[in-house]
Amino acid sequence: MSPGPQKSFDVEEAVLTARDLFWERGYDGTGIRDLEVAIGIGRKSLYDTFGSKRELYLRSLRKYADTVIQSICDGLEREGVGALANLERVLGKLQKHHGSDGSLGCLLGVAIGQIGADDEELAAFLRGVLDGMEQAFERCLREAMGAGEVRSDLQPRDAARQLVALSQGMALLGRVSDGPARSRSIIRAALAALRPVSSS
Amino acid sequence: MSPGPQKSFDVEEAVLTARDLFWERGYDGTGIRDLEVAIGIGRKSLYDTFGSKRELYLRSLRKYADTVIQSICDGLEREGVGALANLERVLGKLQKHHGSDGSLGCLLGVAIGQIGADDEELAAFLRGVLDGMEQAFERCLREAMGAGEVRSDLQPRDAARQLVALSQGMALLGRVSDGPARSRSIIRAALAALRPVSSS
DNA sequence: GCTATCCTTGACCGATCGGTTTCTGTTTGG
DNA sequence: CCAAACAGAAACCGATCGGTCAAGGATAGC
Repeated sequence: MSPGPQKSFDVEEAVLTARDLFWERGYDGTGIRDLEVAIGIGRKSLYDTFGSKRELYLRSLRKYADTVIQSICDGLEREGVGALANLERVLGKLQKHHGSDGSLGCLLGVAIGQIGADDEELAAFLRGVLDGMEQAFERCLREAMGAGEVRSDLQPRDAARQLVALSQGMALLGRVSDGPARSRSIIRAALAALRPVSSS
Repeated sequence: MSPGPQKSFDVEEAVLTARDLFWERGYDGTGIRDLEVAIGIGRKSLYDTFGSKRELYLRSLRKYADTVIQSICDGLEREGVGALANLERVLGKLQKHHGSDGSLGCLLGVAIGQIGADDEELAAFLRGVLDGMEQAFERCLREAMGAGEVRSDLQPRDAARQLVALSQGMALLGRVSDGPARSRSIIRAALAALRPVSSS
């Protein structure tokens, strides 16, 4: 039923390569020729496998989103330590990844910045991903508030949305920042604002 | 010394038109043909006046930044009311402008999202603009803290950077949000986090 | 060996890109 | 009236865009 050789390249790895290219140069800035060369396959294989440039782009975004969402949810729900400690660790990781020198920012944020005004399909997908992040943050915040680790007068949903916006803003600013100082300040301020009491 | 007619179009108004086009469609998405039609001048005049597409883009960004920075600084330094009230008003204005439905986000944020990895000239300009916003926020925060309107245990610089990141993040998310609820949450949380005491 | 399937290469397509140039008014100062 | 400086329209440039297509090479089952 299937004579002939198997695919000579790993499809999922090709998606990762495409993701990195889109990440670095954006959708418009990444040409079909660039993708061919980077992935190392011919154009026919590329179109046979992925259909179109846009489909490959959406697939790259989906893969990236799955990874990021999974990582954040896992980090926020780790047992054994306090919820606030989980939050601190996750925010620290985000700062390290997206706030350092030469950062490309978050691929999702870059996608939002480049989305066309009438691209409702992509907008809906991105909304969904952001909702997932927001809910993970909200669960963690509720738990931390229950344990008295976070000011109890805050609205968990508002604070969660704030953290999502903050993460995206930090990642965006990281694209033009000249060092990790700014992003460290941002995370420090976010955590300080959550703490119930403090004296310098 | 200057025979011949005056320029038949308003240069500054042309920059505003170009700004709106870049804002709506991004740099790559805006073609020279689009700019001609929108501004209403021929291509020769366009190149004679502005030099190149990129120069017109930079000029648009500069004009936008001047307007925004001016507006924020004026709003934050208004006398007669408390510094926190000024901050609340400015953040509310940002939310109204960038967080509503169909928002295009902040042009500066969009530019950051679309900047090329090796475009140091544009990156330096954007860094400068963000620094200006940060300093304006920091001055306002210091004043508010001095008046006891804001928790005194916060670091003004960290909090100012947080507000810049938050503004950019909110404006970015506004591009895919389906209503003003999210951006309102974000601003509400930011202000709640600054307040020294509260018992909802 | 034959055939079918997958792969790659590379030519090719119409369209559009940023930018230059040529031409034809048209308006102004002298 | 004339020359200089301006304007706009459009032809034109090489390059690149996303996408298609036709021709082989390689590998598998029969």
